[in-house]
Amino acid sequence: MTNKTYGQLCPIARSLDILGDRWTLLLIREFLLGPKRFKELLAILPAMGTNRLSERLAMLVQNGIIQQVARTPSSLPAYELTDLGEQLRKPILALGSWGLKLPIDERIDPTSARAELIALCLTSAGDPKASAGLREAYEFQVDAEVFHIQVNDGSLLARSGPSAEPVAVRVQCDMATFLALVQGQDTPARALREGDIKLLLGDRQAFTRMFKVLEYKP
Amino acid sequence: MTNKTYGQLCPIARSLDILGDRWTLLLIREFLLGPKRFKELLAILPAMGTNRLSERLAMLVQNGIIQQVARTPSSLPAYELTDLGEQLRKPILALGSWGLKLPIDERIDPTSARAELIALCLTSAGDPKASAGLREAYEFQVDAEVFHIQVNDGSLLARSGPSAEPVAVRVQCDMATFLALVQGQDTPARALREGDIKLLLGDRQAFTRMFKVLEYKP
DNA sequence: CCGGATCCGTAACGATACTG
DNA sequence: CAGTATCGTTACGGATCCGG
Repeated sequence: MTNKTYGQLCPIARSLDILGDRWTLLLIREFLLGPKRFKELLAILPAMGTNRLSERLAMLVQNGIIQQVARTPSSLPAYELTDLGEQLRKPILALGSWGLKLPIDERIDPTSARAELIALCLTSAGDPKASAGLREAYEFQVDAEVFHIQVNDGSLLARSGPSAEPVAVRVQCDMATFLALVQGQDTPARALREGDIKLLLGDRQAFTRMFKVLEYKP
Repeated sequence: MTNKTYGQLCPIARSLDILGDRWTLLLIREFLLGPKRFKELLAILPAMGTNRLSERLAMLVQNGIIQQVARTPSSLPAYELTDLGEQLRKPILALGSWGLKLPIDERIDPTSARAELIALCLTSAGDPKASAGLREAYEFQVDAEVFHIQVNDGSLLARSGPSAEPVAVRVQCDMATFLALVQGQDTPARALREGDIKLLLGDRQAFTRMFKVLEYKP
């Protein structure tokens, strides 16, 4: 939406004054999955170009949405969400939850698929009651991707990489299987039986519980 | 974000392929408050220009977010949200709820203030438990604006105009008082005592309950 | 090489005039 | 009243170049 502001005394318009420019919300989407470096972001969103990317990052830093941090042992710099930025999780995932329903037209590049982006949106689509009182983690390996979902009494948090805490379930599958499951064209029971999903850790009861917690009803 | 799509198989990106262009989310914001005509929208968002406005409306119709309807007795055409569009209430209000926290800088035009836009965002900022089991309506008259909030067991729905159903509370105040209350610079009790708010209908108990249901904690 | 900054052609926006 | 047409201005997208 350009750096021109709407200039309206409306909370939605003021949010969009910061978040409304092209690419901005997709950048925050990436940060919702964890800290990322300039080069990683550029690899994911190459059409931004280095100039646009550095522009947006500087703007988000200035508005207190992200901050630069040194990442673990090697001090390679990265960007991550501030508390204010983390509070965007709810609205952005709500938007993604809405987007799950949308038809996938021919302009979508299927090779751009990343399971963690779908999983991220699933963490807001389900019913919080399905995980009330539950506290555990699930880890996914989809093709070369690794990500996990931390469940904590009704709240679900998806992040890239392996889980820091012990996981109740670890599964492995390919992208086609993952998409078929999300789109309801396949069932967890069938995929497990046929070997399309491998249960690397956890028992069948936990496996079933995981899909119940994540259940998405189109 | 232009009619160019991101082309990513990501629910957030697909949502933004439809909603990401400049002005689009502000249009939907207006429809969340009720049906509106071309001319009314243009009066609210004059910087769009007639061409941009008709472009966006056509795009939203094509994507099934809004539809054209004939408004009550006189058959003046108007646009209103479809079911799919109405489902955007949650994500957009979540964004507005986040925006309530943002500082109001000098680029904001104070004369653009509309109480119903603030109230709209407040309907998503509070705790649903505060209105669990409650079913009633509140009506507001802020300067020349009239709008109402329908409470229904944890869900709050703000709309322009008077309430179709009987209201539990009807209040009247000016914009300065409304903003001071929302920003926590004034309290309902003081405003009522000093006559800054007039309680046109309902008792003090209902008045207090209303503010509890709507309570916004910065 | 990584994180940027500079430059430039193209596409979207903002304003106004015009039409059914 | 509800749009279309036109046009100057601004942002985007892609490539190239700079400093550590």
